[in-house]
Amino acid sequence: MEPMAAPSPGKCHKANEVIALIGDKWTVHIVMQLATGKKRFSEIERSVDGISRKMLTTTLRGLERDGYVTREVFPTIPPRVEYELTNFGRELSCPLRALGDWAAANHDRVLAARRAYDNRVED
Amino acid sequence: MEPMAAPSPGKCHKANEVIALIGDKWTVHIVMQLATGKKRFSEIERSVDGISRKMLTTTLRGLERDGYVTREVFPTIPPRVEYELTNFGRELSCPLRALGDWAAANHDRVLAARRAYDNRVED
DNA sequence: CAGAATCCGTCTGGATACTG
DNA sequence: CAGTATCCAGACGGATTCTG
Repeated sequence: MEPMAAPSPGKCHKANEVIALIGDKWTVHIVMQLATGKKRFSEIERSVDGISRKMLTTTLRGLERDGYVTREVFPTIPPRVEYELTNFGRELSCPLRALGDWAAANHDRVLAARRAYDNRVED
Repeated sequence: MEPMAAPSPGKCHKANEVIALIGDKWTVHIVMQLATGKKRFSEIERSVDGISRKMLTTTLRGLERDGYVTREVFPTIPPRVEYELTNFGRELSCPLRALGDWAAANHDRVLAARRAYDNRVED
């Protein structure tokens, strides 16, 4: 395969600064869920397996801060809050999905490589 | 925009298990560097700004374990170790680059959104 | 229901020193 | 040169409790 052009350092740095947010444990899950449509807090909580209330709040705030998600509060009783991807968030979800699809498709290859490596190392 | 089909939970879980590795602070940088060709340990160290020796070693080991990178040791003095993407690693670098490119291109929009959010919150 | 606040153990990752 | 080993502060994140 042909080596590709070296990315400029500035570009790499910029990319990583943005990727820092989406690279945490939960963001990809949440964005993928919201990519299916508007959702309430507790809906997301139920659809993202294992997430704590705290981390869901924290992650959603980060996404909102970076402009990927809108947060709409309905002052009803009981309260109700809906989250939805912005257009910007939907843009993000495309490369994110490409990566997610690749990861899901190659999951087994990675696990196989891991087992092979671990066997090689035990000696 | 049309809502897309909900990804299956299994797929999401698989994807995240793989993304867990690439989602850390340094992996994207390192894979991008290696996408430009074979490199020695200290070359990578110099090209990835701010990384510590420990994290470079750790991250490279993880990439090797998952089959993305090969590690070749030359028993010379002084020692010399070369890292190179496998075909599998080059496959990964494609969706990763798409994400990286998007992130770099939208870096400023994210920063602007952050500033706007932070101003809104200070009250 | 949708959080905010608090406590607290775990793990990450940087700094430093040593090795073949 | 390319690591390994050790120490350690600080961040991360889970559990729990409290609130409008």
